[in-house]
Amino acid sequence: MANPPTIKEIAKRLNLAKSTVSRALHNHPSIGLRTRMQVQELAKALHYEPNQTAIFFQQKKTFTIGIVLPELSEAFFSAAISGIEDTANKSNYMVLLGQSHDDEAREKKIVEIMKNHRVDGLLVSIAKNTADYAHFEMLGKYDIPVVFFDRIPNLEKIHYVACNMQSGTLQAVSLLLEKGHRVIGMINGPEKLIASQQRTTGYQQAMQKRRLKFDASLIITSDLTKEGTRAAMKQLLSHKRKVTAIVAFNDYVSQDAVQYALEQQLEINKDITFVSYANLPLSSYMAYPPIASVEQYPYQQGQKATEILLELLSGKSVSPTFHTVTLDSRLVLAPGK
Amino acid sequence: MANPPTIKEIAKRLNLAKSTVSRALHNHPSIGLRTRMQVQELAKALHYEPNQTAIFFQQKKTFTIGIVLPELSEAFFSAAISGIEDTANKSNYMVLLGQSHDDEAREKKIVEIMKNHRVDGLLVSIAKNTADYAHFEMLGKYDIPVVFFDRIPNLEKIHYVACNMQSGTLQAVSLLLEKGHRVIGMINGPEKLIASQQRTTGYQQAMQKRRLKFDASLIITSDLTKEGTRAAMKQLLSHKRKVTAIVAFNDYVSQDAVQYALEQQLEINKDITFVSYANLPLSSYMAYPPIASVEQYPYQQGQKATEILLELLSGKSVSPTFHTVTLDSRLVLAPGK
DNA sequence: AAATTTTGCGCAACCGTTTGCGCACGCACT
DNA sequence: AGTGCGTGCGCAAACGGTTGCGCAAAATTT
Repeated sequence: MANPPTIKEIAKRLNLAKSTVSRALHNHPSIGLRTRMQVQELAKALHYEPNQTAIFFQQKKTFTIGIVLPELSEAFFSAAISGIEDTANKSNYMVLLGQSHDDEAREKKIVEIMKNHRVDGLLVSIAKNTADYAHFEMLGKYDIPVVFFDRIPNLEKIHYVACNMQSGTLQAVSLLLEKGHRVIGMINGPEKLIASQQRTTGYQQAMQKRRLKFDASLIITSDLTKEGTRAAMKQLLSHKRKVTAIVAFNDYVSQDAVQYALEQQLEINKDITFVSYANLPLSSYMAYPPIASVEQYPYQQGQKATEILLELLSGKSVSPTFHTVTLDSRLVLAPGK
Repeated sequence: MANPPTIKEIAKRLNLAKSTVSRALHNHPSIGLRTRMQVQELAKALHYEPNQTAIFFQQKKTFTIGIVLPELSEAFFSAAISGIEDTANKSNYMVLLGQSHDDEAREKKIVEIMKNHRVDGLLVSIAKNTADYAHFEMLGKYDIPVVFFDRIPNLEKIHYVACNMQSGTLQAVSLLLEKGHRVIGMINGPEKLIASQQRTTGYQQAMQKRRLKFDASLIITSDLTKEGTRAAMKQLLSHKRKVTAIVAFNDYVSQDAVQYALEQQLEINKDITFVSYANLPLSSYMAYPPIASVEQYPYQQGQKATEILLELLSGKSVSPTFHTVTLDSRLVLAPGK
């Protein structure tokens, strides 16, 4: 149909007022059973479908939530999206997508566009070098709630769900210590990422538990690019103490680090052992998988974040309490280790 | 702001008509320079942002395209989405997401919701057991163009971009033949998938080229589940001729098949060799990667499909020609093979 | 039979923006 | 001075629905 049937159309055919038709379709009690039936039958016959854009406009609600994240093709995020989409769909919400490519400017632009599209709420995992959060804080003015997940900004008064890397890191380093490693390097992310801080803390705790002294020079901060990883590896391998194990920031970093180690004629799992964080659920597919991996539950994070957002959207009262969910990360041994 | 500024607001403050303000903001020539400036300044001062939902409603256009595909967390699709989102964003389109989980009913529902949300167009990769295409054909009535990608329905008169598996399969089987394999098994997908037919054809062509006779019993149709793969493997390994190489439908199937082979005490790349199709760009990460993999260019497919859709959306004339783009698949050797 | 309540429906405004049309004014041209 | 035209702006309808309010007829009460 070039002209899909409207309420007005139905009203005209039945000699009723638009309002009556509208109410009849909604089973409003003040409409007689007779006319209600007539309306509904005609509506069915004409294949009437309410024009959602009109409703969105009128109700100031779009039943759409926006997702902003760094990179769709990273396995971690695609798993998260899957969780988000699944739970959003259960409540008949749709999901609008945007990737920042870890670029703050793009992130800002996407948020802006999403705001203009009048999404009801936002789910965000911030770009790794986003330093200014004004574009998110601005959303408060528009009553657009935001729930951050995984990569969360260092702010008070936000909703978020994240995975605490501390526990997993503690377990990871402990495992390495048990296996006899004493000089354990760590390739960490930018310091302003909470997740980086948690990794450091977890590392320290593990050492402390064993009453071993903590050597800060074993933790290298990297920008997580391939070059950054290689630089970090170079630094670690030339450390005055002989590094026999490395905790990599994630599986991508691990992959790059392994490659570098191989180039240096090191034998994996003999000269040097890796532990990593499972950004990809597929670490079982890797050629030189880390001996263990810290699971971060991307699907569950997405799911939980969405649930929180949906609750915020349904709740009329703007309660001043902030939802902060922290899943514990957990070390998972590689199969057969 | 509970009440974001509107055109009416600006008009009131400047003692102008709404229409004048609207035109001024759009630099309509029939508005004097003086007032145009005044309006634009005040708009900036008030942080005026047009209400997109109103515009969508009025213009019957949402600058949104819907994506419907089986599984977000499959690497192939997330790469495709990435391509879609990138090119859509360049034209200021947003992307609405829905996954069918390979379930026809869900697929129908998603399409329905997207139609109601008045997406301007749709990008679809169909669920693997979708047999009825009525929900897509219906979109024609609503002037919602659809471009299929990768998993395309067996229909005439559709727009699509897909990767022809034939060329890649031909190359793959040829490679195996060169390496001396003579009994080559194939785990194929449902016969009604075009991609399955292409694989069969490619296989046959490779044999024909070498003047070898084609043994249809070496091609097993599977539903691509893990169980299906195992059943297929069982059948192949008990074939009266000794199968020394297998062409797996994709990397997931390959993975399951490798696992089964290992359980049967077979040595990979010695007793049996695998070739696969790269649904995951990450096959380099795999523990027992196939010796070669047919590349399907997910990002490019997504990109191209989006370009076609955007062109359809911009073109006023509903040209009766259908865009059908077929990329050639290409065999890629595993690193070091 | 009159007064009151209930039932069933219509009127009109509203959400924010765009756009066809008309109108008044000033200017230039005969 | 009369005609004509371009310039700059306002009026109002339209997009498709929802909703507060009012009003008549029917049903109930006294």
